Amino acid sequence: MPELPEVETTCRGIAPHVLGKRITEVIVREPRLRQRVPPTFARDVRGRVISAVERRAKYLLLRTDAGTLIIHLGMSGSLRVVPAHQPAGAHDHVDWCFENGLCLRLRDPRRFGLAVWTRGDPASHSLLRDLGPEPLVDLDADALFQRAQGRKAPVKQFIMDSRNMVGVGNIYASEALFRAGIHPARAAGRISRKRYHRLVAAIREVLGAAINAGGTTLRDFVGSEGKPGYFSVHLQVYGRAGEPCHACGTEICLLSLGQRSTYYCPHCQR
DNA sequence: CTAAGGACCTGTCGGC
DNA sequence: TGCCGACAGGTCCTTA
Repeated sequence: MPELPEVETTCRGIAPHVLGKRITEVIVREPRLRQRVPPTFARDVRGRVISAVERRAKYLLLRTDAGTLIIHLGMSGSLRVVPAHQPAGAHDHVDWCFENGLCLRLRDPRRFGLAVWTRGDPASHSLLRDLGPEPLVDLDADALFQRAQGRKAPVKQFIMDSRNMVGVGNIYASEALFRAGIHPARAAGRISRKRYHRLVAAIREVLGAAINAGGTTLRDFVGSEGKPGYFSVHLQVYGRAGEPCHACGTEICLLSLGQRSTYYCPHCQR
């Protein structure tokens, strides 16, 4: 999926097309997503008017007069606004159709994404309830440092755990740790308060830069307008094993943490 | 409570 | 060319 910058880009990309629109029809071609789309889904959502489009962590929230649509893009999901008559592709699982002949179309080959309807406050929904602070809004370095005390898990896994903070995926975890000069395997509890401040700053910088650039394109992300590519934040370490560090020339190393590929410079990161 | 591992899916790529 | 394993941006669940 989409890491947080891609979700934010999707949020901004679809908002002008769906805000204020009434959903006239919901088509579920494949309900078997990460959470099964229930039979009641179309009936609940049909007829609702979208009043706000927001992002919380990597979830998109489409608020309406009667409830909220919670959408997650998983590893391979994308949302596009297309003419409703455009033939659906192999992995176009859900359409939300509007009166103007356009529809919001969810595509997700791996089906790790989801689409859920909730009547209550989405913040208290089980999917969102236990999420930590937003890196660009709430995240506090002192609080993160406090939370890390006694933790032996690698800091990379600590910052990727959404209960500690949201929005840091596998690419930007490696990138932020490089920029902060912290070795990804270092125990979260063995990092100074000062270095947590540096780490939080690095996370904000790298996510902010990626959002500004419009999302990093790797593999199958497709923008909300359906344009395949856009930009590139210069990745310093991710995917660069064996290549020279841009700062010192040492070969970038690859290791596995929590069964995820992790890239780092053994000279710059301690 | 924390930490570690597997599970969920399909597509793509590199090697033989 | 074709097959086969490894790997891919995320979460959630179970086990210790």
